[in-house]
Amino acid sequence: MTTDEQSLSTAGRPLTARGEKTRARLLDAAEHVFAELGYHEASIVKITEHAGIGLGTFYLYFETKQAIFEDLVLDLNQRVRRSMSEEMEGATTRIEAERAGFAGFFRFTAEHPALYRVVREAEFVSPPTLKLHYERIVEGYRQGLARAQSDGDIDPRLDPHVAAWALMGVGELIGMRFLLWDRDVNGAPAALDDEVFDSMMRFIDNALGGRRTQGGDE
Amino acid sequence: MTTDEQSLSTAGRPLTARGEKTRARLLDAAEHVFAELGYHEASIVKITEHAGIGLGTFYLYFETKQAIFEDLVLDLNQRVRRSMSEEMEGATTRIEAERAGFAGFFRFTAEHPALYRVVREAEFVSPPTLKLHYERIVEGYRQGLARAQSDGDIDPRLDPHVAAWALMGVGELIGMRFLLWDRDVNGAPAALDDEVFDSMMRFIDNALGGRRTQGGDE
DNA sequence: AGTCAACCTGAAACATGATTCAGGTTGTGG
DNA sequence: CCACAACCTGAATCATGTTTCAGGTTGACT
Repeated sequence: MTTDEQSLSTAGRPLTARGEKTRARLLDAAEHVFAELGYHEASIVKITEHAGIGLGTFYLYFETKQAIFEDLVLDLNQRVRRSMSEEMEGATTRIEAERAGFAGFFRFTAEHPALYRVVREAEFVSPPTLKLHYERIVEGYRQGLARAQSDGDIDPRLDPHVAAWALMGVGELIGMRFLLWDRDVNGAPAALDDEVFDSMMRFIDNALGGRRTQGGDE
Repeated sequence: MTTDEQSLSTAGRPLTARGEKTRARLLDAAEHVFAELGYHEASIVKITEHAGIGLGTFYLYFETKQAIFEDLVLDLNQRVRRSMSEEMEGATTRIEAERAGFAGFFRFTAEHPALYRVVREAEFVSPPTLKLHYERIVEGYRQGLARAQSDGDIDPRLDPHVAAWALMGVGELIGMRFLLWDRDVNGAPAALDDEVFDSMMRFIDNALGGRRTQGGDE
């Protein structure tokens, strides 16, 4: 359930139950520390302290600070995607699916606001890992859009690949502005305001070009 | 022409012609060094070396490493916006303006790919500066969209503020994926592929909901 | 009730780099 | 051609933090 796509670093060592647990502790601590302080302010000492583990132990499980960061990003990637696909399960039309997918994305972001930050920081800490993250999300999207297109569910003139990236962009900045920034003021978990969500969905609904109006091309 | 909005750091000191020149040299060097290495890999020594100036001199012009970074982001912000509004000048309809604005944005990004990176890194180095950057861009957008709305040029049901952020997101991720990543392979200046651009504009055109089809509300 | 992997530990080695400071240089106005 | 701002300099000071290492601890198995 976890050993699937990972395969990026994770020093290979036997790992008995005890070891497994320690490793998990470290990853969990890293999540909190990186999220709160950012990559460069975070230190191995802080991570091991948070995990309640000796400093030296860290290097039994991860080669470097960067290695644990990369593992963390991949872990988060799986979790967001799960959150999205869970929400999308029942959807029948593409627009329904889209609405559900975004709801899942925002739910995850609202629940783990700081984690969003970790992912974005990957752009500077480990670009290849960030690419992986984005590409895995986009790929699902692209397929969904292509299928919707052959079902006549959305505008056939759109390029699914381009549209998928455009949708990611919308989600990313709307999430950043209306979930994370607004949240900073108080401390509430705060879901995305309904009006904002609806307005965004109208934008997207338009963009994908619903069923009707497939008339001429100018 | 430059002293307008700046006002964020820039230690206040007399500054004769000679000093002015040195300061400009430092900012220019910072641009190159930050762009190439990122904030944390960049060092004051590297910046002063690139500028051909003594290490200590740096601190006569900037309080800290962070201060020069912030000045740089604000400077870039002005330049992108100029690039966008230059391009938008002749446009009559909102869609035309949109197309031109994006063209300007991508032109700037293509010409200064590394600078894009500096701006995005501001999210981690100086969040308030990043907010300023985004908000200055969005504000122009929002006004344009609101005006277009009262002219009946775009879907009246959209919230201009939300739509503006959505558009920013589209530009940001499309630029990142199709300009910066594709570019990395070879080294060409490479403008955004026409097909990609057109496809993105179709998406946006749809999203803003052109003149026709203003029918019912469900 | 001993043995041996596997696991854990934190002080110290090493590296890096921002910032300061005591003292030099430049060039302009008189 | 003197004097004094304004300007410049880079070695030394501090601070921080990753990574290593020599030596303990634990617990499953016999």
